[in-house]
Parts: sequence; structure tokens; C-alpha cells
Amino acid sequence: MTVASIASATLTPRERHARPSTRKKLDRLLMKAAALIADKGFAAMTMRDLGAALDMSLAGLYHYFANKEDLLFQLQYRTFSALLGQQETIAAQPGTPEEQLGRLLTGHLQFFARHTHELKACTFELESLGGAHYRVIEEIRRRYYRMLTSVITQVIRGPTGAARATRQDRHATLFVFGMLNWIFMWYDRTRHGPVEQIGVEMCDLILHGLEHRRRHAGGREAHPRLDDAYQRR
Amino acid sequence: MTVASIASATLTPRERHARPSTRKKLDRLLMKAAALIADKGFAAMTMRDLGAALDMSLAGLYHYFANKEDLLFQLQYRTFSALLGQQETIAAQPGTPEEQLGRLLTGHLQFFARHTHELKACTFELESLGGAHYRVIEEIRRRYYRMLTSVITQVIRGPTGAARATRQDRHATLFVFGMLNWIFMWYDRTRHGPVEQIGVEMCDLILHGLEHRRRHAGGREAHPRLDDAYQRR
Amino acid sequence: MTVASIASATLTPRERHARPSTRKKLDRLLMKAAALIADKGFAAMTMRDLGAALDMSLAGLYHYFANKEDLLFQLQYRTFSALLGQQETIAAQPGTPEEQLGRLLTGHLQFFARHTHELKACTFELESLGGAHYRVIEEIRRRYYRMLTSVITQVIRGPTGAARATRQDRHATLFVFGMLNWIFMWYDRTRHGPVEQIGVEMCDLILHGLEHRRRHAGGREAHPRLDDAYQRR
Amino acid sequence: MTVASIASATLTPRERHARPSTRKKLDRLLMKAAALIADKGFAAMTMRDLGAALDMSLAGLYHYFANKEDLLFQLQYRTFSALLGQQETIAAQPGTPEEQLGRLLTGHLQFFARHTHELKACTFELESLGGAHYRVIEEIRRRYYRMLTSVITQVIRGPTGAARATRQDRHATLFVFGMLNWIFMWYDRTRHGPVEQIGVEMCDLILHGLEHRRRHAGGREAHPRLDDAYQRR
DNA sequence: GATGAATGAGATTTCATTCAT
DNA sequence: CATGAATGAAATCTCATTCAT
Repeated sequence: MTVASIASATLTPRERHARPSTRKKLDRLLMKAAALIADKGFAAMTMRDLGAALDMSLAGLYHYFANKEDLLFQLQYRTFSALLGQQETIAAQPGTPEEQLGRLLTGHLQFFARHTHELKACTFELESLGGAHYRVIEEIRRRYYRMLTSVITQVIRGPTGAARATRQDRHATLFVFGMLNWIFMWYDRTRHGPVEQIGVEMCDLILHGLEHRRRHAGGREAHPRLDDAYQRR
Repeated sequence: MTVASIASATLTPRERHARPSTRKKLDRLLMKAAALIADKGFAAMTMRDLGAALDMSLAGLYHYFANKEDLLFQLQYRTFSALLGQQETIAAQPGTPEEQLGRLLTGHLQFFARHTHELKACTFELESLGGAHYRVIEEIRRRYYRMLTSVITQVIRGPTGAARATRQDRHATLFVFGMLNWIFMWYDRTRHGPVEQIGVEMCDLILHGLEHRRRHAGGREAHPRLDDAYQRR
Repeated sequence: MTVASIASATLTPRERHARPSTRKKLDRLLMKAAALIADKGFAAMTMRDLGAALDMSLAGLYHYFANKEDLLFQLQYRTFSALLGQQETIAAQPGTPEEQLGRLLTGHLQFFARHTHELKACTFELESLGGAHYRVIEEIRRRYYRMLTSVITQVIRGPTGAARATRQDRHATLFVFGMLNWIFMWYDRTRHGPVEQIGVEMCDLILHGLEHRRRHAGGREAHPRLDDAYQRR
Repeated sequence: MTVASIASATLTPRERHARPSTRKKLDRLLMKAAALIADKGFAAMTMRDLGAALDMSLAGLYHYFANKEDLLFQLQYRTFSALLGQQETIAAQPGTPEEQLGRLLTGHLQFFARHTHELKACTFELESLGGAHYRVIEEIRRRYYRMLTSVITQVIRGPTGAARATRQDRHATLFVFGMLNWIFMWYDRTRHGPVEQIGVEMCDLILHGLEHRRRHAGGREAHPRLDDAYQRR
């Protein structure tokens, strides 16, 4: 899934009638904006920054966005829609709950790897949206949350288990989201390896916990690496 | 541990010579600042906001902080120092690695519960510091990270296990930090119950995984709650 | 030479690409700024003052100047370049060293009369520029200084005299600059007469000294004036 | 004449009753203030700068000065009074007008050499005083100006010459003040030699002009110096 | 005398946004 | 579509000055 495909995943009403050439340009704008927001935060990014980064006049930007917040909204709307769409497709495929969980984790992490900036802007800047915009995006997030909760509940109670998630199931889901979303704070491909491997490890922890790992320790990491995590920036 | 105790936990050089009355006032300022930063983000909090919230003149604030960033630095320095101090004390107590992990998780969550605003400002605004300030704070964070890594490694490899953490041990630690830090995004005492209970559940997941829970499901939650998570703000 | 001609004498890189209409406006801004700086000094002139004097918003000024110092730099750069250009043209004309000195003094004083504010801001605010800006302007000043030194050396040693100025020649040049630059502190056309007359007197003093005047005194000022010097502001 | 002697030269009413210890301290304050003003200008010097330079609290300064302008006034009043006093003493001594002029020039330059900062603050910051303060200082300056005018007139018209200075005599005086005051902009003892030598050269120029020097050139500077003027800062 | 704390006024600069062209 | 010019509002920070202690 390319960035362009995020762009066209779901369209905001305003742009549904835009011509393809306009859409192309809009994609470029949003991608650059995502990079800036991911880097410095939405409040700290200025429209001037964006104009300069795009080699474009300040006034020109306002042909594409009603205002700064609208820019963030469009970015989040597209990105979250694309992520949700992808994950719903994955969840629709057959398999045990454990398999589904694994596929979802990997899918999320792959999306993260491909759209780091965009997803970061979505994950950490929801609060920068106000009122109506906020609610639209939150609804998408909630759908995603409910989907994952459902899978986790099935892992615990079996595929035919009680449909209703318990309080603890929900907490567990929130723990999982924490693991997934915190990755922005530390992941570096050259240091931590491909996201698929991270996904496997995360799934392992979630399903079996550390104890399981202990029982299998020793043979686990035949060639202990000397690299280091969470260091040297 | 009260906020005042955070304040005096460790002192910045500048304030080591300040008189107690000055320190009291400084505590008040930092506490209010933490609340505002936690609410809207550091970039979006203005010195005016802070002055108004404290019923104090703008110029007056600059008696306590060299500039806005210095304010954030002082806040992070104190809070992280206090957290680290507390956790190192806890880690020094005897017990199995599993017990230690449990106590550390609970300790962290209790600190969070008591100093929500301060800790949030620390957790999400590290990047708002530049250069020298950044490095000072990062070093504290790193010490905390290493401490938790060590405990987790012992859980996996046993108390006498290899001192050297593997790459996967470090990833696991980062997953755990994700769970802990993401809590700012959802926790609400009236909805999710006391943090001690959250700590138990988190520890359970980390040690045994979901499968374990499945084996014990059924009796677990005799009275399924009707409340809902991640909703209604 | 009009103010507009100062403006276009030499262009700062930034503005070389500006359109004529922009340049016109910039001229107006700099002229007004020069008046304010001449009146109260650079440090005491505020951007607000300037905006008000131009009936223009504060923010609007920042379209033309990166910051307050840049404003001063542009002003000095243009003015000094124009003065130097004019004087180099004069110096290139044939004549005895004495004639050249006289023409240069008159040229300088005429420039002063036509661009009093601008030249004052240049003469007394060099130290208000920092680092790189300072050096650029100082180089222009130095060229002017060297030119005048050369002429004065020729007056003393003859047109074919030693090319190398002695220490005393250089001191004499500095004395001459003192006479020229101090004029800002006292000259008032209605009280002291046209600058051309001042130029003649100054040249006379420099070439022949007071003694010469003594020898010719008596007939000199047939109708002693009753006006007053250095008074009533 | 030491700085302390400037201080006690003439007293402002306010301080006439101060005790000696207070006066000592006041001297120190004014001396430091003069240095700062000479360096950055009066408007750019802040009371904080001064407090820091003196290792003294901001509020403490206000025991010695009613306000910032009063500080400048006191400084100018003392310095100018001391200079005027010294020069009047010199002028009272017998000798030809030419001798008197020479002694006055040398006296002025020596005062400059001993009290560079103080005199600079007086010479270039008169306009920073307002209303009443301005007039008091200006009166002192005027007395100095009249004294020098009188001597110069006598040089031209002889000791018994018309008491009334002509317009040109006054202009010549202003030229001389220009030479004297501009010295702040370039003089550096290590580069230009002692002020007494500068005084001789200046007097020579004023009395005889460059032509005279030409007639005597060649033998003048037996060992042409290689140093350079107005360069390399 | 001396000082820490405090402040009103104001300085420079930035920002999102608009509009005529 | 695109841009240069412009601006109101506001942000950070500074400054001279005061006052209780």
C-alpha cells in the first residue's frame, strides 16, 4: 500500500470532486505535512514551514486546506481510514483467534513501517482536533479498538466465547495498543530489525508471557546480539 | 509521596540555594504548569495561560524560569528524578524477579496516579527539550530503562541468568514501557478502577500471557461489568 | 543624487530580484527609518515607532526586513555604497591633490546635506551591527578611509610622493574625518549657511591652518555676522 | 587627576551631604556605568547589566540614583565639570594664544586618555538627557565651547584682536571639536602612540595646515612606521 | 543600606489567515 | 492555481521601577 493509496482510500467530501492532478498534489502536501508534524508536533509546525518544505507560497497552501486544522483532519482521516480498511480485510480472513491476532499485529506494524510519519501524526495528535473533526476521527479509532477487543476476547474465551468483553479483556486490549503505539518512541529499523520480527515477539509476549519464554530460553537466541536498544540517537 | 516531595527529591543546581519559601512557590508553579502542559501540550501552553492560572503577572514567572524551556526542564528533572528514586528503592528490596516486576509496575502506576500531570509532561514532551537539557533528562530515562530491563531479563533467565540482556529482552522491556506509558491515553479511575488492580492485570499479562488467562477464564469475572472502556470523553 | 538613487546605487543580494514597485516601497521604509534613527538612536527607535510613522502594521515591516538589525544593515549598506561611489567618481577626475581634496570635502558635505538622516545613521550606528554585518559595512568604510588618506598623503608629499602614507598622514586623515563627521552635531543650514561654504572653510583650515587666516584677517569678513553658534535647540 | 577626583570635583546637591564611604561606592558605580555606556550606548545598557557588573542587586542601585537618567546626569555632570575645571585652570596660565591652544588640546586629550569611558558617555549621550538635565549639562558644554572659541579667535586676530568671534572663527572651533571628539572612534594607544604626540600633530594641523607639513616633509618621519591605522579590530 | 520578589508597559518577532492580482 | 503583500492577534521575553522585609 503506497502513500497514494492512503490518499485515495477514502475521500473527504470536499475532494471527491477534485481532478486527479489535484489529488496527486494534495498527496504530496499531506505527506510532507505528516513528516513535519511527526518531527515537531502539530502545534509547533507552522504553515510557513510547510510552504518552505514544499517550495510553495504560503497562500498557495490555502487552496488545498481550509485552515491548519483541516489539514490535520484530512491527514488523520485518510490515514486512519486506510489503516482500518486494511485491518478489517485482514480480520475477515479465516483462522484461529491466535492467528488473527498475529496477523493484525503484523499488519499494524507493517502499516507503521510504511507510513511512519502519517501514523505518528494520527496517533499523537488526535487532541489537536476540535469538536466535529475530533468526533469523526474518534469514531474510526473506536471501530479499530472494538475490532481488536473482539479478537482478544476470542483468544481468551475461545472463538465461540461470550461475545461480551469483560473489563479485563478491554484492559488487555489497551495494553496491546500501548505496545503498538509506543513503537514510535524507539523503533529504528537498523537497530531493531524488521517489523515482522517485532510483531512475532510482541505476539509471543501477549499470548504466552515471559514465563513461556523462560521455559524455552537458552536455545532461543543462539547468537546473542551485541547491539543495544534505546540508545544513542 | 506528595508533589512537594517530588519537588525536593532532587534539586537543580540553581535552586539548591533557594530558601524554603521560594521553593514552596516554585512547587506551586511547576504543578500548575504540569497541569496545563498535560492538558494542551507544551507548545500550545502559553506563558500567559500559566500566569493567568496562577493569578500572577507574566513578568513574575520569569523570576523562576529563565525561559519557557527551562520551565519544562525543571519539571521533567524533578519528576523523573523522583520517579527513578522511588523505583530504585523498590528494586532494592528482596524478592523473586517476578515479585520485583510486580512491585515496580505497581510503583510506576501509583506514581502515575499521584502525579498524573507531571508524569505526562515528562513522558510526552521530552522532544520539546533541546540540546543539553535533552541529554540530561534522557540520561535519567535511560537509567530507568536499564533497571527495568535488568529485572525483565532476570524473569526470563532466572536471578542468576546471564547478566547481558538479549535483543529480545530489550524489546520486551520496550513493550512493557509501552503498556505503562500509554495509560495516559485512556485511564480514568472511575471507569477502570484503582491502579493497583491495573498493575496486577498488567503483570499477569506480562508474566503469563493471554493463554494463561484463558485457562482460568470463567470464574474470573463473576459479575461482568457493564461499563465500557475507551469511550465518552 | 536623490534618495531613490541611493537605493539603487548598490543592491543587497536579497533585493536584487525584487520588482521595482517593491523597491520603491522599500526606499520609503528605509528613508523613514533613517529619520527615526537619526533622531533617537537605533536602540531607542522601536519597530512600533516605524510602523506608526509609515502608517503600516508592525507585521508588515517584517516583509522587508528579517529583523531590526537587518533594517539597519540595509540602510547602512545602501548609504555608504552610494557615498563611496560618488566620492570615487569625484576622485577619478583630474586636478592637483589640493583641488581633489577640496572637491571631496565638498562632495561629502553635499551628500550629508542631501541625506542627513541616512548618513547620520551610518556614521554613528556602526557598532549597532554585529558580526558579519559589521564586517561588511566596515570594509566599505575602510575603502573610503583609504581613498582620503591617499589624497591627503599626496597633498603633503606631492602627487608623485611616496605612495606609503606615514603614521602622521594617517592621523591627519582621521582628524579630517573628525571634522566631517562631527558636523551632525551642530550644523544648521539657516544658522551656518550652505555646506559649500563650510567646505571651503574646512579645506582652508586643513591646507593652510589658522595662521594663514590670521595673515589675511581683517578683510576677510567685512560684515561680521551677529548670528550665534552652537546654541538654542 | 584620578577618577575619584572627578567624583569630588563638583557635587550634585543630593550628594553634598553624603558621607565619604558612600561617595567612594558611588564613584565605583559611576565608573562601571561609564564603561558599560561607552561600550553599548546608554539606551542599550540596562540596569540589570550594571547590577551584574557590580555584583549588586538591582534594587540596590536605586539607593544611589533616582532613576536611570539620573545616573547618566550625575555621570555627565561630574565628568564635564571636572574637564571644564581642568581646562579653565590651564587657560588661566600665561602664554601666547598658540601656546594656550596647544596646552588646551593636550589637556583635553590627556583627560580623554585618563577617563575614556566617562568622557565618551558625555560626548555621545547628551541627547539621552531630557529637559532640565539636558539644559544643565549643555550650559557646561557651552562654557567650554566659548572658552575654546575665545582662544582660537585670539590665534587668528592676535591677543588683542576683536573680542567678538566671527562666524568663521566659530566654525573653526567646531572643526577643532570634531577632531577632538572623533578620537573615541579610532584611538588606540598601542597603535597610535601617546596622546601627547597626537596633540602636537593636531595643533600643528590647526595652526599651519598640511602645506606647512609639506614644506617640512622628508625629514619629518625619519623612521616611517609600518603600523596601520583604522584597521583590524 | 541592601535585597528578593513582583509588575505594568512595552519590545521584538511569529503566526494563521486574507485578498488583490 | 498561485503568489506577494499585508495584517490582527498573540507569543516570548525584557526593562525600569517599586516595595516589604
